[in-house]
Amino acid sequence: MSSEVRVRFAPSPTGYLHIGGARTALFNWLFVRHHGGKLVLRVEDTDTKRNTEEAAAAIYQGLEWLGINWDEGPHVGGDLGPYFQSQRTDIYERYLKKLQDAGHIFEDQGALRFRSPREHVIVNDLVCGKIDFDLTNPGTHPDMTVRRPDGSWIFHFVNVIDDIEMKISHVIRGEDHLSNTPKHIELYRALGATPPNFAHIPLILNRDGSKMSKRDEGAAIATYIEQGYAPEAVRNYLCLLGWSPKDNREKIDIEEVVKLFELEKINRRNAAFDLDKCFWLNGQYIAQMSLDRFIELARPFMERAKIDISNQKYTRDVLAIVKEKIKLFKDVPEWTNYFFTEDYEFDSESVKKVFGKPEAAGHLKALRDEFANTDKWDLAALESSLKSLAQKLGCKTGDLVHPARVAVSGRSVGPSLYHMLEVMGKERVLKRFDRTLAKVGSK
RNA sequence: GGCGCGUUCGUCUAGUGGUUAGGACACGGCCCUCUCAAGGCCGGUGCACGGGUUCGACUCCCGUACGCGCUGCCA
Repeated sequence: MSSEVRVRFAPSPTGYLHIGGARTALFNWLFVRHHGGKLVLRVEDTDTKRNTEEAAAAIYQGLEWLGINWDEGPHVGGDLGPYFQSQRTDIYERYLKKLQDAGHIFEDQGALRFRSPREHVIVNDLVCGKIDFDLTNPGTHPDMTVRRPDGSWIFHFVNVIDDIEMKISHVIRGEDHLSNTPKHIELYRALGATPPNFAHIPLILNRDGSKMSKRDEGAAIATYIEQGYAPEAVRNYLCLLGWSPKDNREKIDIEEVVKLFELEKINRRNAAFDLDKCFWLNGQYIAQMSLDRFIELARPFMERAKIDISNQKYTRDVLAIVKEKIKLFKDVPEWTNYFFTEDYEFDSESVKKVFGKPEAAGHLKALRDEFANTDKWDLAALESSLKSLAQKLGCKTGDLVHPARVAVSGRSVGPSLYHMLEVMGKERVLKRFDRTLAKVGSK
């Protein structure tokens, strides 16, 4: 059927995947998955001077990371390719000929231009509503160039032709194209083609309302990958920029979004990107994700930090107790490295703070002796023996906990002490206690 | 300048003529606590402005201001 829903994401590989582009791709994806159609990825590489393969790779990588898969395009092929504009010259020539034969094209200093019919054009936008554009004045709406003197093609022309050729039913793109749309519609008409449905989505701005550009914090998807955000969290956040489930939910499964997503529910106003909220949502995802998923996302960061994770059981136990502390996966090595080596660093501030107290070393020694005599090495046993020792010594549990924490990890911040001790095991803990006592003086 | 779009807490948003204008992030305070977080509770801040329409406007209309976009042989 020709009523099939077909949408496209058409990036230009001139930089990296921008957060705004990713959101546009995501909205196309949500729409097409909701309707069971096809998403086409088309690479608009007509500007050969500015296009790079690395940029294209970054786009694929960013989309894949976000879980935005495409049905036709690079890597997957399709019947209506090629999916690179640089390879579609024959098609553009054919369409140009068609326009020339019908008398729509004239030459101007070597460039080819399309002669506007000079009428009103109504754009019926699925997000913005019905808009009447008056194109009758050549002074304010000049005839658009379709081909440069050097033979390269102009975006407006090839974009429309590809959308016709690729049978695109819905053009979902940034609002920066809204004012271009009547020009595009003129082209569709001159070619005898029915224009697709249009949906122009609001732009993403900085917190201060300025346009987000490449240098702004959080603008590139690559940053989120490097920082170790959970992709599902970033995707969730992006869904909420200009769209909402209308019921106050913030964390919402992507399947649910697909089910509820409608273009008509997209806001018309530009949205400011709030990295704080994205960060918070990411924390929510990490806190609530399964341990298996957590390990999956943490592993590459540990490998990169050269942490020996060959002992799977131990690694799993370690990650289980730091999971609730992690906000960004890039912080995993920092939170776990001392579990995997006896050569961990002692933070001088922490040592000073804790062992600066004259009684601290004695407390640690007492705890060492207490633990040496406990056979049962689990959470409950460790906690009760530590607490009863504190009572016996007439000190606060903190007076034992803090020295123990520094001894065993080299720092004053970390997961619950009892959990750390349990995971590390008796032998390792006693060894670390002894080594620390030797260092700070056991008396 | 012209044309287009927009305007609810600092930010993301709910709200479609009658609400104490709701939620979330961020922020402040308190509680919890072995550290750091998390969590719980409490708190402040908002309908850009001016005219209409109406018994009644955040909600509808007009204007102004402000913001953003387009106005390229960038995409």
